[in-house]
Amino acid sequence: MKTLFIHADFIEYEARKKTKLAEEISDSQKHNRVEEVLVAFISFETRDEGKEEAAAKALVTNIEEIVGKVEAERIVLYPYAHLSSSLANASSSIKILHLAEDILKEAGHEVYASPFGWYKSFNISCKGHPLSELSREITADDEAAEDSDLSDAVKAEEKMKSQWFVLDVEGNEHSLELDAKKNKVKGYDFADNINLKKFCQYEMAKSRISKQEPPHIELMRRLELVDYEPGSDPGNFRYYPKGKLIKNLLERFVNDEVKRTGGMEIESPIMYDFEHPSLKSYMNRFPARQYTIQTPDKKVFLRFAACFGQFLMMHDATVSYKNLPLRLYELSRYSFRVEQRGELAGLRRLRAFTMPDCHSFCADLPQAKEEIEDRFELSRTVLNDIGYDIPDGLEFAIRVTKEFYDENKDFVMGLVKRWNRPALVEMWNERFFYFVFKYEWNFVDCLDKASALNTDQIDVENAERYGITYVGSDGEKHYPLILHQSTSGAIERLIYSLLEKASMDSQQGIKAQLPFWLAPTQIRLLPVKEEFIDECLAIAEKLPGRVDVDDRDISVGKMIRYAEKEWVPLIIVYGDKEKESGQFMVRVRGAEEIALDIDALAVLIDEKQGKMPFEPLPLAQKLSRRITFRG
RNA sequence: GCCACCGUAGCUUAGACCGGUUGAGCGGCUGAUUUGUAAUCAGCAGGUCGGGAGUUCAAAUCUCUCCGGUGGCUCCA
Repeated sequence: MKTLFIHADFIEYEARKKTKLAEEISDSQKHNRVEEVLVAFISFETRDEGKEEAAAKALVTNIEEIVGKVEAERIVLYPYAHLSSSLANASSSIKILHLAEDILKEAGHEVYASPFGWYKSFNISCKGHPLSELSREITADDEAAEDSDLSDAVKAEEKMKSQWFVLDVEGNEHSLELDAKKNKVKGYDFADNINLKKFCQYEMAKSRISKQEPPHIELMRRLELVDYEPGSDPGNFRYYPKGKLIKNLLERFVNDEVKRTGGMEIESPIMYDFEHPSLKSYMNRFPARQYTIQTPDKKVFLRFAACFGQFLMMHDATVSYKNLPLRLYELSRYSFRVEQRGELAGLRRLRAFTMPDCHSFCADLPQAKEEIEDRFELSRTVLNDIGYDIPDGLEFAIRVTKEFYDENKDFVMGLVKRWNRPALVEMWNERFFYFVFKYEWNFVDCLDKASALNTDQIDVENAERYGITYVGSDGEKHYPLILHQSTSGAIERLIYSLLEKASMDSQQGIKAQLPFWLAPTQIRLLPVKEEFIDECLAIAEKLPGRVDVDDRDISVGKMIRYAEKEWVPLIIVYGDKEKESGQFMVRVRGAEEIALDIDALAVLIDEKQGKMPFEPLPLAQKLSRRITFRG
């Protein structure tokens, strides 16, 4: 069926005249006025015939979800033939209509069904907020036709029940549930934690309403950072010079930090043999959508994480308990996952992404816990230095088996205390995944969608699968616990979240910008006249940072406009006044203009750059020499 | 993968419902102007209307299909 939902202040309708298909109604049903209402205009279609019950249920599911979102008090079901050209017969339609009405009534909603098969006049007052109008196509789920190709693992996962609660800093568990209206999470007072609420809803609620495209997509293209590549496969992007610079800097910073804190960087192949015994067992355990490639001799798959190479390496290594814990690290460029088409979302979810993947091999659980705490602090430093507010800018999630939680509650609480804000906990009765415990820090974007940045997991399964052992003090071989951490999350995802953050700022009237160390141009000099171009170039030589010069024959106003549109953090107009006084009026993005001489300016630049990695300008220093990659 | 929507110049877009020579702004180029804090003026070039097939005397427009994108579902080891 096709539906149109209107969230209205009121709807008023009157049945005027019967059509051939009209249902019998009493006079009192002919006219009605309902206020604070969600009106569902519905066209029942031929494909709903014979599946009336399922269709009614599907309709109810959609209605309840939307009612929950828009907080409507009442519901009107309004049969409306004009949304479809293949209408169901009248008896089917009437049956679905009243079945849905009954189900909604039983669930405690105030529901009205307007008469079927009558010409009706109506008056409606649409509220006009973003979710107040939406259309949906609803299909009756044919439950018998469930996909039988699903592996047992996927089926088991479906059966696995999650228990959700908020664990606060005092150690109280606030059990969460979705209420009847589906999209509302109850059980915790989120008053001071709007983002935690959004995150919980995102994680627990099955569906959501959003019509917009995420803002980072327009930004990544307009700023000439990253773009789609229609000549590749979906989710494989092209990076323009400015985007490549940002990606390089982020990669370098994460690499440096992981290595500085004991991670041994290695490199492993991106493709692997399906027939290798360890890999075969792993692939069966976690049926994934991977790229497959035919080599001249065999069929291989592209890695979806750096685990494979590191585990195969460790299988061959000789390790004593005295060497533990040890950290292997690779920045996998790329990891490949063939996400379904509809799951791809700009830089948030890709088919090829760059993942810092650091595995810690630990002798036992106490050692693993210490490692996790240590790496927790590493991630905090890394993300904080990159430019995130921690903990306020991210949401803490813990996923854990009941057994691990009960036996290690102090440890779990310890992490929540370190974070110093409440965490969302998802607890499973049985272990399904290879890990018994994992945590994530999630970024909540402009459209209330969450995605994980840092994550760390305790893997109790793969040491055995890959035959990774160490020799203990007892002279016997043992399987280590393996921790999987992505210190910062995928590099692409950092770019996504930095752009989304900038976009949120600009919605609140704060000028959008990237952290200074990532700004492709950090300082731009604008010569007032052509004769000052060479002097500007000379000044650029004396300054630290990425300095460029707008040497084009255009007005100063236009130069400023360009620089602002590029989010250049420091803009300086240079002409006679500056030459004489030696003082520059520096336009500082998002702050007051300040007067500085060249030495003070250099100090300011160094301060803003701090200890973060640096690379020179990714484009010609003279703007006249640059090409346009995109509009 | 399923459902819906979208694809016209490098970019933003008008034209599509109702078939009849694709029109503009920005950007680019050329020239004029020599300019002090968010768009100087004029001219020129730029289009397989995402690709292919079909219907038609005639297709950007209608139909089918493929590719690409967005949203929802599903998924996110």
